[in-house]
Amino acid sequence: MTVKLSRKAREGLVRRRELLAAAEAVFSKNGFFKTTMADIAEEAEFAIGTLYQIFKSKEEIYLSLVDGKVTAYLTEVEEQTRAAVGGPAKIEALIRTKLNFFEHNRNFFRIYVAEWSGFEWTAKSAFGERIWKKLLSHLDLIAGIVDEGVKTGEFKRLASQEAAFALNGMMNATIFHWILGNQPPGSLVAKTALLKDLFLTGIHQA
Amino acid sequence: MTVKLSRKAREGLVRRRELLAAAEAVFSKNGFFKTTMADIAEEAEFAIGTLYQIFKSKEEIYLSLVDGKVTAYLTEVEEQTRAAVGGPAKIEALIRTKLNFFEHNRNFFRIYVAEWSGFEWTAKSAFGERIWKKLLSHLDLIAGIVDEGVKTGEFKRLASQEAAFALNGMMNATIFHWILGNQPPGSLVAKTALLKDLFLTGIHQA
DNA sequence: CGTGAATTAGAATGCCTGTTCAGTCTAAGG
DNA sequence: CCTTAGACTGAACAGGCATTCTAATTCACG
Repeated sequence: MTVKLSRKAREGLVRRRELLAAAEAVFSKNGFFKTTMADIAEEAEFAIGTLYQIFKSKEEIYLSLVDGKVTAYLTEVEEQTRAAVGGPAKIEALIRTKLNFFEHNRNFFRIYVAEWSGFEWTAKSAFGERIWKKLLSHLDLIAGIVDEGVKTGEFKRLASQEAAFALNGMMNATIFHWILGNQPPGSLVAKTALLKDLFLTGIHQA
Repeated sequence: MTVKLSRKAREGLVRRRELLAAAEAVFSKNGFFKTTMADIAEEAEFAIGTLYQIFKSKEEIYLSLVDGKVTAYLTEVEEQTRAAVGGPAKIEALIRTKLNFFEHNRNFFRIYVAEWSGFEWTAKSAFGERIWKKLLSHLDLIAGIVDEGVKTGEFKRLASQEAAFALNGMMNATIFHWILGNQPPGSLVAKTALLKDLFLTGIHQA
């Protein structure tokens, strides 16, 4: 049985979602520091005062946004890689899912990268710390896939952590490139095969 | 014949260098926005007013710092890759030079990444634009190496731009990982072989 | 309709920080 | 031992912005 929410509660959730969508648009364009509460309010078509009814600070809006998106992303990746069977297939699922996610969340990518670079929140609040841990756990997942492949003999014997970082870097760079070039929708996921091939067999002529 | 600088001019250059070193320390710790002129002044042991004698704004300090470092880095990479002969050797030279540079410039890496992510200077000044162009030209250099290898048959026929981005991403991620883990000096360049191997032949068991 | 509780709006507040500037110090030249 | 040009200093200034506050508005309910 789903919990029945009061109309009030439902409206509250809608407002929250709308606010976060607006915040994403503004933060991804200007970054955390150059975005003002007035910008967010205008984009969301709320008054400034209303923002403070929904979140208690600018920081909380930002972190809430990042946490929600990152969690959605990680969940998707986790599901897809778990479903795939065998090292190469898991790698492919990982790449495809990541490319697909950011193809549909272009704006968010900038925020994601900023979060990775750790520049926005050097002094991490407890909340920021939680997001950081999630991002790191994602790398463990990748390393786990590589590790398993090494054990089954599908992959070379190599440092799985290093490989995981490298793959993650490759993917990020590719997404970045795609966004910079303002490529058409659909064309990012299409790079899955290229990346998979590169990661599995390198560029050297056999 | 080298130009003879007056004592004044020489002292001026020293002050400038000292200021930039202090700025690097502070900016790399807290990022552009959370760093105040007071922070820089304290670190440099100058009064705030003195900073404005050497540079005309906070932005100019930052950009000057980044431009100097990026230029030094690019010059080094350019020289080393030019000296190496053959695709694989050029790739190795590129990787080794990059790892070596950031091994000796840990602090700067954060600034470099932030600059790449484009988050700090979304609305680019003419000066910021110049740095951005330099970073992009670096990618062309990498792509050029790959391209050449493709032509000589050393490398597979593949999109050289994509490969260049992927390699760059791999390297960045590796450096990032190394810095995060607070690894001992010397151990970053040591990863050259691993990265070269990964990029050339992938992780798949032959 | 009338009432008051909840919600909204955006003006006002106060802090923070980049930049300036008026005074102080230093030292080279006479 | 002056003089004075230039370097240095940090307190004061001004603008910007997160947050708060209260008057105006809406809305549920009788």
